[in-house]
Amino acid sequence: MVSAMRNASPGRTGRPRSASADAAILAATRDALVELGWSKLTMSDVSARAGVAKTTLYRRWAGKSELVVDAVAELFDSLELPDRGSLEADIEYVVLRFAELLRRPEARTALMAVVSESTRDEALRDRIRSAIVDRQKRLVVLGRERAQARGELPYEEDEFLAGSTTDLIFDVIAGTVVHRALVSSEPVDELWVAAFTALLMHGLRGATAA
Amino acid sequence: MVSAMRNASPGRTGRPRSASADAAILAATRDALVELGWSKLTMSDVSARAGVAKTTLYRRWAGKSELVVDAVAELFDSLELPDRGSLEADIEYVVLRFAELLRRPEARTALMAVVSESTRDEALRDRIRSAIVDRQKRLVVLGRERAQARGELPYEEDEFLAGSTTDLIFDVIAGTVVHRALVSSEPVDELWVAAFTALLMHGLRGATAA
Amino acid sequence: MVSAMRNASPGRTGRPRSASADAAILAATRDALVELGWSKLTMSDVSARAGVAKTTLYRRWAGKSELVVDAVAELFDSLELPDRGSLEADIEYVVLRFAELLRRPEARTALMAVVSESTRDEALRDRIRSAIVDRQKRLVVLGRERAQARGELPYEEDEFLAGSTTDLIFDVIAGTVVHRALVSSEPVDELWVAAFTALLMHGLRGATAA
Amino acid sequence: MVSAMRNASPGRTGRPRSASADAAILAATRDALVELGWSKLTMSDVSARAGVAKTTLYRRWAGKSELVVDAVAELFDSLELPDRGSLEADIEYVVLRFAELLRRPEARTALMAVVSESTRDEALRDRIRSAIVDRQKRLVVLGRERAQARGELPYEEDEFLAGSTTDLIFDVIAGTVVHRALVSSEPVDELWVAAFTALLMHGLRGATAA
DNA sequence: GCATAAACGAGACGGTACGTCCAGTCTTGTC
DNA sequence: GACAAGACTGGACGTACCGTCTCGTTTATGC
Repeated sequence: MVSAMRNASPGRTGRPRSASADAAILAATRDALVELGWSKLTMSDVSARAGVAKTTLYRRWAGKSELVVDAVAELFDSLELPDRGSLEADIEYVVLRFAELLRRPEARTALMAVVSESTRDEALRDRIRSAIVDRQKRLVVLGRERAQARGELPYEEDEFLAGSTTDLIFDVIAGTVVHRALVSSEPVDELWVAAFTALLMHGLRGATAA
Repeated sequence: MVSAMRNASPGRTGRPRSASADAAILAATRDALVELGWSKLTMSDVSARAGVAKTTLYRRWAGKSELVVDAVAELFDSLELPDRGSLEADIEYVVLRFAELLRRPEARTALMAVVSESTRDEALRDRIRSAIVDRQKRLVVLGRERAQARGELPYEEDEFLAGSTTDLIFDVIAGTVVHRALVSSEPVDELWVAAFTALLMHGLRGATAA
Repeated sequence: MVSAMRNASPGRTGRPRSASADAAILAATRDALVELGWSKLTMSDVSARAGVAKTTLYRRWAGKSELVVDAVAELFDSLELPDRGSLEADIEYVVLRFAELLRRPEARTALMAVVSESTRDEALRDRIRSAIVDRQKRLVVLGRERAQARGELPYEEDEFLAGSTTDLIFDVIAGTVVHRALVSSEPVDELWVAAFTALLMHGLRGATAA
Repeated sequence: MVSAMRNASPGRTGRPRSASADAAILAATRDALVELGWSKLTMSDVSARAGVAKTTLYRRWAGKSELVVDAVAELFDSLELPDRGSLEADIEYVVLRFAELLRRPEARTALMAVVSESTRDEALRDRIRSAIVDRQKRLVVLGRERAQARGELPYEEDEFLAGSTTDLIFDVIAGTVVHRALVSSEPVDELWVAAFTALLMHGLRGATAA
């Protein structure tokens, strides 16, 4: 649970927070995002859908942005990286799954909106990083380890360099796919994925060889 | 001027639209974006800053999103690609200039916000594509032509393939830099740019060799 | 019109305030008072009944209290004092009419409520005085002049003394009737009015004789 | 104690109600009335001031109005009527004491507010009558008995008539003073009290003579 | 040069959502 | 079973913008 620590022992007295409310609110938020999009989503509407009072929302989240980050973070957690046999296949698989996720209206509209809001809000930026960015880097790390085990990529001794490379690859993959899908508004189909993966594979092999 | 045709001869009689108002409004919009960010920018505020009535805004733009697209599109037009002697140097240069642009608060906040809005608005998506995306692809085309002239890259006979590659490179560069800067919230410094450019160069050489 | 000066020439530009809205709002306020009473009357409800936006209410009145004072002030203006032939008959008549007015739920609930609010609000106190108290003193002044013309009461030379007496009689009549009707919650019937008038007549004759 | 019977033997098991809580709550209510006035007084605030949970308040009073009636009733009980030697002096004394009481903010704001609320609430009307009105009539009865003993007023054989007269005098005195102080917002000073008492004395003498 | 007609500023309009506050109830664990 | 604590539903608050509208005023052109 993304926001687990928010519920942890706020003291000991008083009525405890409803455990079921959190899940209902996040689900309602995703539903509302699908139907209304970010800009027409309202806290009132979410509270009504979740069968919860508006005060309950504000008691748990500071505002629309924070709520939506948590709501969509769960979506991104659904991404998996099964072993497809080769690094190339692994990359193609995860890019397609990610593109699929970005076709979901709640993900499309929410992701860019919260990033936009975060440009003026340090706390929100941290929340995005911890709830979304850092959590999904696991896919890059996992893919890399598998490729190293297969002998497709060399082991990197320098820990800092390894981290930098992980970050770079993550930004290249996630950024390129998001830009293709949301900014350029072009389809992320198998043809394009193959071309992108080829470019990336050459880049990786060339860079690690050097 | 992005919206030039909107002013063209609407008939013959009546008071013509103020030519100076457009520029004043777009400048006021950028100022307001810097100070307030996207979500707190209001049409009333822009009209007040521009010394113009609210009706005048709505007579020329359908809403906040359309106005902001035009306002920031001008920013992106300022990107240039002087010849730095090699493809590698050209890429490093443009990436650094682009990152610089993304450090400007009006660009940061506006770009992601209008992309988010565009997920539910076909017309806005088209406007972004024509006012921003397509206009900046010129940089990729120019860089490629120079590299081909230098012999760094082969000529591509197939026109469709050439277009696809241009699009791909554009998404990789723009997407990766935006993701690094705005989503991951990490600095786009010379070290990172060198690593990214190296990856991209290897990718390009490998892909075009195949 | 109680609030006439509020509408007077606020400048010259801009859309003028709707003239009909004022009347509709005051009527809606009285309706809501009848149905809901003071404490359950809400600005939202009034705006809905009047077919007017909430902002329009707040543009014209500072709050519930101010609105209600204006709304009920019109009720009190309906009190008249026809010549019943003698001071005694005039007093009995106006007391019965006043009691009748206080049986109307909008008057009962509103009068005491705004007086209560006014205990912490100098501006509201002034508004009550100018919109209700001072306007109804006319009845006392008129009754007194008629009684003097009939020879039932002597002319008072001293202007200050005349004013003081007017105020005193007004407070005695209005206060006693209000207290009987709203605090003691006893009926103001003909029997009681006769007894009260007798007391007051003796008081007046005795006091003016001295 | 106004609400004494509410605490009597609620059964036999369980923790008994705190005896000190009642007094603390009523005192806290009066404090809050002084600081905040009726409309801004909240049950939460009272409970916090009294160091008591909100549930404890609701266990003992049905709502704000009931609580406030009990809280201010105690104030009115403080009125006394020492023998000043003559009916006139007794009246002047009690009127001045009453006016003094009405200068206290908790009395001013609460009295009118609960009366206003009572216009739509039969039970509250009864509570006001029994807790405030009927208890203070004792002053009129006592003053009358003393005046009769002194020979200033005749004995009234008819018991019903005596009651009516008590009620009338009570409404005249209380109503006039309240109206002067709270509605007309004019000072109840010695000059005014003398004029009012003179009027009342003439009224009483004339009426009882007839 | 005078009428026509559109664009202009000002600001009121009906709506809608905001985030806060309070009412009154309910659910804990403690006394 | 009363108590302190505090989360709960529900709903009004007063504010802020939205995008539209209605004014009176200004500024081009075309007769």
